[in-house]
Amino acid sequence: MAATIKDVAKHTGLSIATISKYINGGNVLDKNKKKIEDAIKTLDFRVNELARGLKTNRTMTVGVLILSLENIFFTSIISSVENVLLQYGYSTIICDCRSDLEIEKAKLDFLVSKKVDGIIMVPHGGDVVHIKKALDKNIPIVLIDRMLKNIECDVVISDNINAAYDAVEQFIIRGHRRIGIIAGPKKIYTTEERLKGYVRVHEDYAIGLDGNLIRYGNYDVESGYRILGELMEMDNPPTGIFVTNYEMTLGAIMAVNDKNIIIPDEVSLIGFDNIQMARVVKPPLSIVEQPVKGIGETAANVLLKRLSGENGGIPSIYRLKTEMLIKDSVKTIINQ
Amino acid sequence: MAATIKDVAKHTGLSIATISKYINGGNVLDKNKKKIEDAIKTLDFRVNELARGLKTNRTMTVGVLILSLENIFFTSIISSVENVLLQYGYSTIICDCRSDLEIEKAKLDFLVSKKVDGIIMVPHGGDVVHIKKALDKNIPIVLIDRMLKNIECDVVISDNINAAYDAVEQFIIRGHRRIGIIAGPKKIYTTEERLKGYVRVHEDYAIGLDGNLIRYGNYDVESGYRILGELMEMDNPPTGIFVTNYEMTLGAIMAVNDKNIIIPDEVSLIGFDNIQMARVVKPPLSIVEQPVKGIGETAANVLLKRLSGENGGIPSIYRLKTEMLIKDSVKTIINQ
DNA sequence: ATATACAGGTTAAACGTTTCGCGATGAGAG
DNA sequence: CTCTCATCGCGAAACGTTTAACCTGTATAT
Repeated sequence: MAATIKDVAKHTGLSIATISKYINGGNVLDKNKKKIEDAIKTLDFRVNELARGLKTNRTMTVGVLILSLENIFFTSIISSVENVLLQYGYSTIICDCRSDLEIEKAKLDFLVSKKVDGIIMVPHGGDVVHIKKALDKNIPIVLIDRMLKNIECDVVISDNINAAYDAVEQFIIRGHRRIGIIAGPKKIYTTEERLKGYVRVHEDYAIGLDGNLIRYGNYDVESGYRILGELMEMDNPPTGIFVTNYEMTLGAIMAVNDKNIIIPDEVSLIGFDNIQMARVVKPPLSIVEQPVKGIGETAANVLLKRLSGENGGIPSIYRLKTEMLIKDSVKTIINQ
Repeated sequence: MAATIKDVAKHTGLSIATISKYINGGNVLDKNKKKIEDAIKTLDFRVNELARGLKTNRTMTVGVLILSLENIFFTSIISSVENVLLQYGYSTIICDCRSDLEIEKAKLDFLVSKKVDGIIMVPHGGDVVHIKKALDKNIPIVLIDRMLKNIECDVVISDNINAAYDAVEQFIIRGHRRIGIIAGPKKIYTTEERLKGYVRVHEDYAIGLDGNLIRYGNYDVESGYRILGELMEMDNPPTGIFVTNYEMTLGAIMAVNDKNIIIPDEVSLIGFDNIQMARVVKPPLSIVEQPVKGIGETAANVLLKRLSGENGGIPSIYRLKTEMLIKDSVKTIINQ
């Protein structure tokens, strides 16, 4: 059906080797160049990437594997990854693993079987053998958002510890002493880091921890909704609540609306990610904003470096700073 | 490096043809089956999809091409597309064309060069020759969200006309007579359809049209923000405003917040898409909700049908109904 | 006993490239 | 006029599969 290099050869009277040479930028006489270009145009010839990949073992394609396509935090990162890679001639294959480790394994397998040259992924965590396997096949991998133990590869993350530290500190310097945190699921890297920041700032300001103020959610809307309710129904509820990801922040605000809680009079709130949402709610929400563009670009550049052969030994860790946007959702408490 | 079918053959003492037969589900003696399975496991053999695709001309992969990955409307559709395709053994390659026709052409080319078996795409519109070219290569294409003229392929869309009709009708039956519409860019399919609904319901209720109430935005946050301001600063502003996509709805709400406009007392509002956002703002926003799951599933199934050879002639159009969610953002006007 | 059918296996060609090594041509140097 | 060398083109093998055609041996029907 489609024209092949052979057809071009026949059409020009040259050999396929010469055509191939031309395609790949080799030296060809000007008059032959013309001929070939003409033939390619009239035959509408396109290199068969399958055949080429089979020969060269390179596909100029990188795989991107994320937890969910319906999460704007991840899709924004992808967008900036693509932006960078495109400039270097790389294309991307994006996969969604629905926050499911088994699907993650399958999709990683898929990417490997598609012979991608490299992979950028948000690991679910919990298991790393499938990732190690891919690394063993000499496919460079860059992890984003979450770090994993027992594995040697580049990683690009937000400085989650200080993100949480800064957020909670904002409460503290405004006089809050009982600060609730809606954390992520236990054992997840980002959960642990954000909690570490929460604990550390309490230590630094010599404020005792109250275990009841620390609640583990599931990084989804439902748990944000539920836990906000639970916190507010405590006998001694917090005066400020820090929600540690976007979905749970959505849920928390829905709960606030449904229960007619007045922000920031009845409780102060700091959320996570998505500046647009922060501007849409009333009063405008204070949030921790992760550097999505930066994460994406950094990850892409790190991968490009590996792909160009500069596999200079030890994998590196990039911890990008977050930004704290304080709006009207945090109240200053006069007397303690 | 990686094990090939040849290695498995050598390891088992069988011929590569037999191994291939086994892989593809042919008849093989039980004892040989065992041997092969063992060999595959110990050698960690995986089929080289590049080589297989080269031979078979099928990759069991479908391409998905959308306007933007940062648009949750599209990513939700993709998610349900994937859900269906995965069950039939198909994988997806997702591409983002940043609402740019040139990038769309390049990405479509990329998908074709990856030899995808089929394509699901949101066309930007304006040009169709690249799409026709892909169709000529016998790659079935399903269009979603937007229909195109002069092209013969299956299409899955929302019933935009009646979506707009229903939304505006809600205003009318509550006594509104001056209803503004923040439409999309001119010439875009969805813009025209939604405007058609707006016009039609005015006709049916015998309400004269005021051209000043019809404003063309750009389907982005900025234009939603700007146009809401413009409409409210008219000498004779509308009592209700219908915003015709998600991004512009976000912008409109930001404007409402910044200008301290009271909803629905000073103006009533109906937005578009994203039920979560609707629950997050106060008062809860009335919205037109598109059937994202339905669109995705339908598109996937239509494509699967084509892929299985049932190319039963004429392409079909699927117009899926939207849903109208009325909340407190629409006021009932007592006296006209 | 012979013909038939069929299961299970093999050989070899093909898919569309890239690439190595070699040959031809022609120009400049000696 | 010959030698050297660069330039350009070609033949052929290889990448890892699938698959048509063919072979062998055993079980079944006649």
